Amino acid sequence: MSTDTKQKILDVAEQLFAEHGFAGTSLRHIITDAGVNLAAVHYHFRSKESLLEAVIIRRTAPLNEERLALLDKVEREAERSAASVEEILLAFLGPPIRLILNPSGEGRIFGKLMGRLHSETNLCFLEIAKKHFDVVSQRFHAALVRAVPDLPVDDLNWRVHFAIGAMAHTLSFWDRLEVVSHGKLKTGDPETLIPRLVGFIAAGFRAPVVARQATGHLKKKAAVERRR
Amino acid sequence: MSTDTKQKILDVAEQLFAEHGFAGTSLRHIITDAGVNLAAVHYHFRSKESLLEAVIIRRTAPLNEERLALLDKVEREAERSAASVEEILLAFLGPPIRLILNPSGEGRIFGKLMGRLHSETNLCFLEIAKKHFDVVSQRFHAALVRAVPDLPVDDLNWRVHFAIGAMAHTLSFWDRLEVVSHGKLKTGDPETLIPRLVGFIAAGFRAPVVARQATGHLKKKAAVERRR
DNA sequence: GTCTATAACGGGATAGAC
DNA sequence: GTCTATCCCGTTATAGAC
Repeated sequence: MSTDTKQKILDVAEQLFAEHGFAGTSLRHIITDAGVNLAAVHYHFRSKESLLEAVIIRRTAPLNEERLALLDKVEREAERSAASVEEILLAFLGPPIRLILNPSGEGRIFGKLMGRLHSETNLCFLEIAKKHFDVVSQRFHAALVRAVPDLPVDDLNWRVHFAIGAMAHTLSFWDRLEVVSHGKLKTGDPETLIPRLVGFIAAGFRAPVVARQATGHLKKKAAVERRR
Repeated sequence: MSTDTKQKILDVAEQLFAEHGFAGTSLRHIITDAGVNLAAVHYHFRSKESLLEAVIIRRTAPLNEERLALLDKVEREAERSAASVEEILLAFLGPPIRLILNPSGEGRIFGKLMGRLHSETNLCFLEIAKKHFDVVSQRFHAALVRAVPDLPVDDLNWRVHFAIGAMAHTLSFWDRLEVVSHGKLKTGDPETLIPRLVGFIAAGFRAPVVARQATGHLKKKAAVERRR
């Protein structure tokens, strides 16, 4: 059946793109694992690149809808006061992390692909990301500005940047904590992953701002280090 | 001359691997940009994969030496008390960030490659990382355990994980803050990047620990925050 | 050490029968 | 919608002259 073939291709492509990257995955590898014909790929999706985009939006579309819905809810409930950083982060980070931790296994590998979405520097990835994340990005950015109004905008932007990195890395490697703990430790309870990540980032957002001139001692320190 | 050709290949390979990834970069692309012969690559480095490793260790070897030296110094100075989180983070994050911000331009693109080092899930990348980062990883992990002795080890490991993500992403995209700030804002002063990143992560390390039983009730936690 | 030439293979895409 | 067959190009790697 048609939809069956299409689904199969999407599923396998998602798996292989996540595992080997876009350039590292050949259509022939995909069709072999999916047990379909090469021409079918070009029939249903017209090119390798379009296939990638289809793989991505299949999951990010509902994901981003959920994020925006949660943000709406949080902002509605906050009413007169602004929503807290934790609530905003929860609306942003909860959906993708629940997706990858979902025991059904549906979205498990997608996290790795999404992590790549953020670390691929070249190609279509960036355009795709821009295309599908722009609205979400703007809404959440605005919400954060309201949540920490005293934070200079430069600092806010850097902290968002750091937060994205922590999130992307977690989505990619939530199952590989052993690497970081030099092989001695287990992955840890996935149940607590969301509050752990939210707590870490929220604390980062509330960190004291590095004063323009107060960086002096750090800089001086670095300069001293450099002289060694 | 021999060393000239070799250097040229290393330089161009670093650039292209960083930009397009390993699988996305062909040797022919490299030799074209480098203006050398294809056979030269196989003569000086015996394969594409070995070339990648050569590119990586050329910069990571001195980098990791510097990290360890800084850590030694910090721990020596701390003597009876443990080194602070900030000092440890500075020893770990300072060297690579100074490298990418170095106005000489020597190591600018290497950050992007190093960022990939942490987000490539497949191939030789992992082996290479393991091979060259294991000692560093263990030393810093131990130092952090001493710096935050009250933090449960599970939490510590997750936070290290988040920190690596923030670092890797920053190394890759320190020059692309606009993406995160929906295109409206400039990159921000690179001079302050190190204290900003260190401050963010250090605050994350000092965040309150998520209590075992309190995790299920995010709503309650969020409600408490709202009352602030 | 550096070149040319070529081996040996895998890649994405398409035409056209069914 | 699905298949086979094929085009045409790019890939890594090597052999052997200079």
